[in-house]
Amino acid sequence: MKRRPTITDVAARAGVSKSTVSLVLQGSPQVRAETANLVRDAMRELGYVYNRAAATLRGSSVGLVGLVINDLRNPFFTEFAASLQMALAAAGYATVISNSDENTALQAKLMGSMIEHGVDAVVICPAHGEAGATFDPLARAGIPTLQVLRKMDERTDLFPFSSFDYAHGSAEATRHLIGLGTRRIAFVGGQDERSITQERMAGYSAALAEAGMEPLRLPGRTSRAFGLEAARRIRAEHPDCDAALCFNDLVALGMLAGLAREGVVVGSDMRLIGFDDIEECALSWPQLSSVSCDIAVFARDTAAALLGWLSDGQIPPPEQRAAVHLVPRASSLGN
Amino acid sequence: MKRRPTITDVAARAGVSKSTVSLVLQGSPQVRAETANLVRDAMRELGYVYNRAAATLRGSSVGLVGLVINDLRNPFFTEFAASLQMALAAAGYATVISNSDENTALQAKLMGSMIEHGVDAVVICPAHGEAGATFDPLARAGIPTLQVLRKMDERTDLFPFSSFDYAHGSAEATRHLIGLGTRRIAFVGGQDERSITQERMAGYSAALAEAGMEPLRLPGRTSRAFGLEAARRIRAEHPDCDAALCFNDLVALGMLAGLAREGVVVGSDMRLIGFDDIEECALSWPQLSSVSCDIAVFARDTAAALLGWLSDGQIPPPEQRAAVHLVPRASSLGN
DNA sequence: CTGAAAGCGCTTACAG
DNA sequence: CTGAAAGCGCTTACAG
Repeated sequence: MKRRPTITDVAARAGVSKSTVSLVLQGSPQVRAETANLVRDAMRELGYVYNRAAATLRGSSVGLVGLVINDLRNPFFTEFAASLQMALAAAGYATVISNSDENTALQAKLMGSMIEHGVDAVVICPAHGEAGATFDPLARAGIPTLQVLRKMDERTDLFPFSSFDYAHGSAEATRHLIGLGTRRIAFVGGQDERSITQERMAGYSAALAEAGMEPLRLPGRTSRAFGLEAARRIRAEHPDCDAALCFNDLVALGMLAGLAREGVVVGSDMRLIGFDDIEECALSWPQLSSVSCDIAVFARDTAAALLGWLSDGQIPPPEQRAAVHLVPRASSLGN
Repeated sequence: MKRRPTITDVAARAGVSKSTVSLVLQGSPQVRAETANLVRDAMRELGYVYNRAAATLRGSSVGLVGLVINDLRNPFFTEFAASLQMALAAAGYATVISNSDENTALQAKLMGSMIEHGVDAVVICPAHGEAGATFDPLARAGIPTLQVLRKMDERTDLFPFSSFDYAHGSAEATRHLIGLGTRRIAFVGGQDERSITQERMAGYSAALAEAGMEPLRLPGRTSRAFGLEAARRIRAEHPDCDAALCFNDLVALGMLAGLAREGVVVGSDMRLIGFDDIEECALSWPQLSSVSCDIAVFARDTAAALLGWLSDGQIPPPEQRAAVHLVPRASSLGN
């Protein structure tokens, strides 16, 4: 394989100095259009490829944003990753992605690698648990970092946090179920010690208290498999339960399958609401009511906030909450 | 923010030359253990971070692998991306990901950005359509590149291709349905002009021909939404149809919902089989039979092949097919 | 509007 | 086992 051509080769071919080539590369207006075209022709003829490593070394940015996700297999996060990546690509940034798989040690290692690569910024939905080994190096390196969907480091001045207004959403969903005449509403899925569960339960608890009703809690993983199992347990152990608000859509969709297996008619015998409103909610049978968190819009807003920080030094506010709203469908309304 | 410490700073602090520091960084055995420890202490004290851009410029590799996926929102590809990323991370490579969204122009642009970043290798599941603008620059730059799951560039000596043995899988699935006594088996979803559809249909057509049966074809997108719609159409237009093999699980899961809506009992009135065997197949109701393509194993094999190419120059064979097998469940077997 | 020169932080022969 | 020196391909003041 031949050596890749450099700006020196391009300069020689175009009959200018390499500074001029560099200026053309930057799109500087101080090069005559005619000259610039000469340079661009030379680049094309030589198959020139910009060498970012060299540019980076000299002081410019790498053009890389690191994205660390705790569970890349969850469609909610996948949608976030895909939308964020596309918004950043439109602004000229490539996205380095990694899945911490809810493992803080792995997460710290992955973050170390990203810092070595010189990422310009980081977006992280952190794994639960010890956060220092991941965040301290970011603070030391002064890398703009956004915490999304989960706050694991309290230094929100350094690592601004944004998420959805979950408490509002669960209150709205719970009031909706109460308004339909349900008597015993369960909250299914999620680990009680996690802040996101607490937020999603807060509105539920408040709405029940308003109505003088007792909560019914089935904690568990946030997966389809748990929902399937929860459907069985709830029928066996709580026959009076006539509605469920689920931690997320995966749990609710698992319950939907589990209740079908039990011969329970969802929407009348049991009313069901999920959380996140992933695409599948409108495509299940019956269609699943859900608290809509528009993750694609959230991802674009996150990209915009990050780009503002990178280009204009606009540090985002320490904590932001995006609005959510209930999308009622057949699983709670009935047919 | 203070300037990041460099090997010169580390060298000064440790009282050695910067060559020595560099050798320690490489883990060279020619530095005395004692000296190496001195250097490592200095690094820790200064909070030294390795600068890859500088190392790259001098000739070593960037430690970056590019991954380009045509549809990152499909759980099958998500699983592939997550597994591949984790296998590469274990070998010290970071993964730059991007979603071409089935758009060849975008794909070419993204690939250009990856080449600029100096990726050491590329794994691509290419978008359908014109491939030259994406692959030619890779050939020119001599970047090891693997085509997976779809072959869009015929130069498999340059861009080795690996996928699953789809034809075998669809033949097995079709024979299974015939063995259960079904009379009219549809193949639902997928665009006829795409090679992957042709492969998945090949075994179906062959098995039907063996049995002297007529094919029934409903082409369409490869999404839940199409499956939902196909269920309605198939009942309205082909009341004699008593089985369906679907292009993938998403279509089959959409059909599952659609058939439930139509009041059709899946597993007896209509037997259904998906393709890919994503996790959800075992969690739906009824459970979905599917042709299992173990994408996590495939991803790890892909990572191994790529790492072999990068480290030992082992070019993978031009075309490889991983075995698949039918996982029969209630949607075809009945209860 | 364009050119000559220094320097970014490493790695790598080459001496010693 | 360790040090001095050159050079990777760019960008950026600084002259002209």
